[in-house]
Amino acid sequence: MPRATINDIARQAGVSPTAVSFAFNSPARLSTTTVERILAVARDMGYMPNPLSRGLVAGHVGVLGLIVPQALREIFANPFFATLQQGIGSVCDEHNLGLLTLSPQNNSLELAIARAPVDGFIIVGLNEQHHEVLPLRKRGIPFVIVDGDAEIAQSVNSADEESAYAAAAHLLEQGHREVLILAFDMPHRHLDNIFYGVGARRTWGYQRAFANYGVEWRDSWFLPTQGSVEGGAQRFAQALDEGYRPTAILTASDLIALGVLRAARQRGIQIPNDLEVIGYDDIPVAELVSPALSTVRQPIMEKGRIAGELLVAALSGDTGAERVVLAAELILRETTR
Amino acid sequence: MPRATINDIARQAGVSPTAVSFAFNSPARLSTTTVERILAVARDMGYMPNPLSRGLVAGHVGVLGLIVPQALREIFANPFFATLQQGIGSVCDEHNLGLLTLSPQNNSLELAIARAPVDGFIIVGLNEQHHEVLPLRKRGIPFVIVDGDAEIAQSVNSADEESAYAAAAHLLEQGHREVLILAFDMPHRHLDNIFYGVGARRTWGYQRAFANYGVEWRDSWFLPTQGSVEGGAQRFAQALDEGYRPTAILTASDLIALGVLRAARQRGIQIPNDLEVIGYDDIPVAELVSPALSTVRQPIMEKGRIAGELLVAALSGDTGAERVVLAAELILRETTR
DNA sequence: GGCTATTAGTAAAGGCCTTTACTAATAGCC
DNA sequence: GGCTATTAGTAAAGGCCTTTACTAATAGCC
Repeated sequence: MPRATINDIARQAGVSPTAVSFAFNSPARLSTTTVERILAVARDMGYMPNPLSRGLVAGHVGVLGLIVPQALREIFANPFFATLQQGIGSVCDEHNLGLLTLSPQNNSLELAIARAPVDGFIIVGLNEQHHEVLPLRKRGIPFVIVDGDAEIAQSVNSADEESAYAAAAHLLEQGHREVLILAFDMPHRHLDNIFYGVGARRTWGYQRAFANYGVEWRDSWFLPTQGSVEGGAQRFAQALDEGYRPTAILTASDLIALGVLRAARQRGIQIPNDLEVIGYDDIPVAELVSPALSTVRQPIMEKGRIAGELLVAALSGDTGAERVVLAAELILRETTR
Repeated sequence: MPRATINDIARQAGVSPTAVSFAFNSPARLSTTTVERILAVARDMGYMPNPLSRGLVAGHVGVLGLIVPQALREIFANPFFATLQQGIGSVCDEHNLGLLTLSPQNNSLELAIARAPVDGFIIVGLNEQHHEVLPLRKRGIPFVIVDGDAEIAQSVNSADEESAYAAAAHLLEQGHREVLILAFDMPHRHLDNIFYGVGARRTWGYQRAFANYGVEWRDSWFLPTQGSVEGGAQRFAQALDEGYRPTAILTASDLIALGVLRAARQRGIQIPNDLEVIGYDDIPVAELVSPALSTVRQPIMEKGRIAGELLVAALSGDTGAERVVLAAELILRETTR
């Protein structure tokens, strides 16, 4: 049994399809009794106007797209995204929008973007020059970049270089010289230069700190790490097995740091006495675990909220191109001395 | 500048719109050189076929809808939903689908459902008889109910009554007689009878335990509570102010229980010595906090995964109507003696 | 009672794409 | 060299809805 269409309702109610459309969209154009008759028939048959057709003629569907170059499963496991979505969600709530979360499809983010029935995109972790993003620019579809580089497009970022500098400087200041860095693993390697965006800025910050304190920078102590508790635990354990003996660790995210804590506990490494650890993000659990995690706090929810607001403004024709940079601060808890 | 359509590309490439469509969807129908010429023009103009039109003729858009009767902001703040979405997300990843999360729009969930450009729904916390759900049944749009009652539709639930019984029985067994229950606050009050689904089943379980242990059931000790840390903290503090002196507490969710822990700490109440607390869900933080939370573990991720799989099966024509009930178990940690 | 204004509705075009049925041209074959 | 088979494309219909321009009937008015 195929779904009832506007024509079925029209026939059943003895009116034209136009009248059915009016009953839903401009009931004032019809007499009250006709509107009621039409709506009663519609209710009877469970009819609702097809959102796709409606969107096609209206030019919008009331959905924001959130594009992330990681699997949905990982996104929803990551408190960073949960908090970011809270921020975006608060804007959606206000404007009666839905939030469509999208991952690569058949390993192609471009495909996912092309197929998305949305009014605009919030894109996390890509630059405006990425080949997935270019078509949007050419096509004039509104989007906002979060945690990525942008010269032309709108973007929201944190002060990554400064905060990375602060974290590294703190450890070097304490006299640490064997500092291991568990960095992002750049899920998005298809560009010639994988060194962009958040990862690049943080690395510059670290390197600047090392230079300032006269400490040699060793690429071999900079280890790309999968961004999860499991990933952090494994990478740290592996590093130990390979002979690394760090006295301090900087991680690209709190999740990775939590993994380090777990692996350290298993190996009997005392934190912060044997090893100091600084995470990044300040996700809610960071202060709940024991020892409480020292970390760099970035205003994630704010990031999402601003990104949402910029996008909503763009959807209603605002063509400004803001590039917002939010402050981040070092929070010292119990994984540092 | 309006967006390029298939006709613009056709004109520019000197072919018919049909040819452009073929270039994207069935390139074998065209010569290689033509396909390349068309795709080059498309790339140049940032053209991608409009997902709405495509969806309209294809009959599907590759998006699952997740419907929750709470604000998006709250959903993304709630680890229960994060884990549920992880489960659903793993199915989406596998089948190249997006996940559209939807909240009431203008206070109407029905409106949100009507406007959603999706292929099917996962509906959390409503019954199949709710007026929001009825049109989907009549219209034949596939959906799966999670944490709600269903006789006809597909559904995924936990063994709520049994696990609530077990939690209450454990406390009563220990001799507690002043047991406060911080229950769901039923955001969805529009039905005559607000007593349905998860909340109702758990309450039956509690009541059965009270009856079995010969303890009087007092409605006044059953307090609807907003499902967040803040909500739990406030409700508990308010109860104390009103003169309640519970020796044990059962909560509808771990978030509420975490709120109780926080408020208890502020008031100098020792847990578990002065007060035993049992949460519900076993969200990841439950075992990280101190004291670690005793709770009822339900397989949330599994719930999401199964709901996703049932829906995907329904989308490909599987008309079975499974009603899955997952086991839940009492986990005793440090908030019970 | 004849004119204008309003009310209640319809017909047709258009939003953007895909698919089916067709045509024209070339290739293959003995 | 004339037939069939294949290749490369096009025209037109159709997916479901909304909006614009129109018509017909009624109401209002002096």
